[in-house]
Amino acid sequence: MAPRHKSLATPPGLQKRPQMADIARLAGVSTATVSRALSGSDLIPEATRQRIHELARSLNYHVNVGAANLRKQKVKTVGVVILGDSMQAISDPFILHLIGTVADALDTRGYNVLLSRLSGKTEDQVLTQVATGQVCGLIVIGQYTWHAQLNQLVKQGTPVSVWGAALDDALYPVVGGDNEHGGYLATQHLIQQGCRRIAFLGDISNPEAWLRHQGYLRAYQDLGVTPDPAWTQPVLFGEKQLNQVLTAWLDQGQTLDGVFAISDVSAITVMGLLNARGMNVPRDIKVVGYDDIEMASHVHPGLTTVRQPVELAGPALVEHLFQLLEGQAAQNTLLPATLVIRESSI
Amino acid sequence: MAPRHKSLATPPGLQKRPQMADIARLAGVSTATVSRALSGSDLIPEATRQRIHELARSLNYHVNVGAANLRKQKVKTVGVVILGDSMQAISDPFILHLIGTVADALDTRGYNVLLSRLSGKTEDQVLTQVATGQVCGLIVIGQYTWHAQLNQLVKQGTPVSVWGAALDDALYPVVGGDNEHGGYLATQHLIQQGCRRIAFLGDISNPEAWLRHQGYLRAYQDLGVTPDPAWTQPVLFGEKQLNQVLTAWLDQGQTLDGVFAISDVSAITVMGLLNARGMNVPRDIKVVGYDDIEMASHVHPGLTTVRQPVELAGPALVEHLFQLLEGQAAQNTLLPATLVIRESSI
DNA sequence: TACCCTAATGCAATCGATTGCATAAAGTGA
DNA sequence: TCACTTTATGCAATCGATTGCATTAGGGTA
Repeated sequence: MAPRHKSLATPPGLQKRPQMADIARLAGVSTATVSRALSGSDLIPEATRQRIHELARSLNYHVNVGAANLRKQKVKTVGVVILGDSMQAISDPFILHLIGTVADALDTRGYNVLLSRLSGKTEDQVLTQVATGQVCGLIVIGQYTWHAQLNQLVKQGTPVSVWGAALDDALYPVVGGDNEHGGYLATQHLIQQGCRRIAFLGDISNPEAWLRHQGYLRAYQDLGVTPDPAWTQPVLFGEKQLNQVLTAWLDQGQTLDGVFAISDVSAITVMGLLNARGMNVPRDIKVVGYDDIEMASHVHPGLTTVRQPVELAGPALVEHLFQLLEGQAAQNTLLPATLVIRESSI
Repeated sequence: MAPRHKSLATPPGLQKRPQMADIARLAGVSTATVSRALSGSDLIPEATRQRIHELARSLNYHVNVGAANLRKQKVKTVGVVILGDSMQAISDPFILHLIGTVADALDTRGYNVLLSRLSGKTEDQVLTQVATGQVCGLIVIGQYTWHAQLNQLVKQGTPVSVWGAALDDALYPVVGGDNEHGGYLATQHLIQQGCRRIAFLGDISNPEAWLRHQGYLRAYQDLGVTPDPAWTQPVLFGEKQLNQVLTAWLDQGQTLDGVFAISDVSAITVMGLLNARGMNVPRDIKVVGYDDIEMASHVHPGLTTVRQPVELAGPALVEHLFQLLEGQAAQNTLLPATLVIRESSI
């Protein structure tokens, strides 16, 4: 369209909004002055600044962020991307809590959050967000199997901050719990409670799960025993089919006295299942989860779990990203894992 | 800054990206042609279009969305705002699932999601997002006590689509469950199971909760009995203090035989609490929740609950918003509530 | 060969701000 | 009163695209 003359009719559904030029005209100054006044420049005397601010307020004027960004060559929006295919991933309370802390931390700094779920898409699609100048950087929740793509992104110059496990060749800074230690704590605790046949429920192709599994192995090592590899079942975080997997498995006659689940959601599911099969937790079998979501303390029996200080995660992820944006290198942040003992394991 | 001459040094931390002009130069055409080629205009012959596309791809070029938006006077980004003060609200799996379906629905239409939590902010701050041209409309999750402000937004011309309860004087279209019917179903079921002293746990200043309470009252009405108002306790959705509230209450000697909780999270919490006090659910007291989150079927005993078809919510909310954007009026959508009977109430 | 039509492409204005430099007005000191 | 600051403000270029209109080249017809 690009009307040569001011269009008079407002296009249907589009609300015409005042522009800086309008404010300028009404205030009897130039847009330069308005722009400076609104951005609080001290080139503009206090009185004028006041007057312009009030005028803007009364007309409900707000600078067009898009136009300003274009001119200033910067965006105050961060892309938050959630990896993982299943709907499940996004419905795990822990992940959601995490996103909440990230959103809050960004908000505090005056940045917006552009949310992306990544279901069937390829990495291109996320990259595009940065490439198209919509966001100034990415915070990625759950590296999963995307390690290579994330490194690729970094090579292309994208600031990326990720939640997950610190891999040796990662080019991006990561914030994550001390998964190895957490896995160790959980398993050691079960062993101390007398368990010897402890199942590990988690997909160890996921780096975080793999580390927890390492901790699991180390605890067994302390005991001088090698756990049966069959006790390690590749259930995904919050997998829907956990139910079937576990049922089939138990039906095969696995006799276990302990379960270390990859997440509280899984653990709670497992407890429900065991209960339904007439097994008593913790008497017949003890269960430990991971994350310490709020519900862990609400279920019955209370779930023993490894707590991750999620409230520190958001600020740390954001801090890393800002370091990258300022051209500095960012270190990894390892958040401590602590064991929270409740009734499900004692 | 505004360099009169092309800046040569890349500012620290900023990645210089190719522009349309670069593509144009390399392709030996004007930016007009490139623009048209990339947008798939049929003014450009197939061969040229191909060539330009490939060139763009090889240089990893992507149009700057901000600049394009400015020129085209439109944004393909929707603000999704989550009302409610507490961290709790955002950690309720139901709400998160809901957001997931909204994000997916928007994604399908090629729209981005700008996420906002609204903690201590005033309505101004949300309005600003629209006013600053960052988003073309708002999807609001949880109207809570914001009804007036939402109406205000609409009056100012903002397209708003909300999840919640349909209030008579709402100027915005709402998608929501049939809360009155849901409350009725839950209560009626408890009554059929022999309960007579049923607690309603929920803050009835929230419109959705209020409607469920109306259903609760109606079920009692069918019975010809008026429930003791003291049985209605104003716990918020997922309130942390639910624990204390309920404990204090029970300590006062309330003798109940049923509980209808405002959410599954609350219900599960309640069950844990009752169990901890040595009461058996459902033998001593029956519990019904609301939402049918995934975990409701995983806990033990399985939680009887009122299911809301959340998977329909996202598409409906988005559909409404698009109708508004096209200048049409949008109707309310009432999603059916169905009772899912599990062990906690039988 | 002259004329018209169509297909391909370019020119330049435009979106709504920001900001370097220029300029005008007011203030200062000798 | 004049030269020199200092303070307030405006001009116009710029950010990176899009698009109405103009223009050019090639094809067809008489």
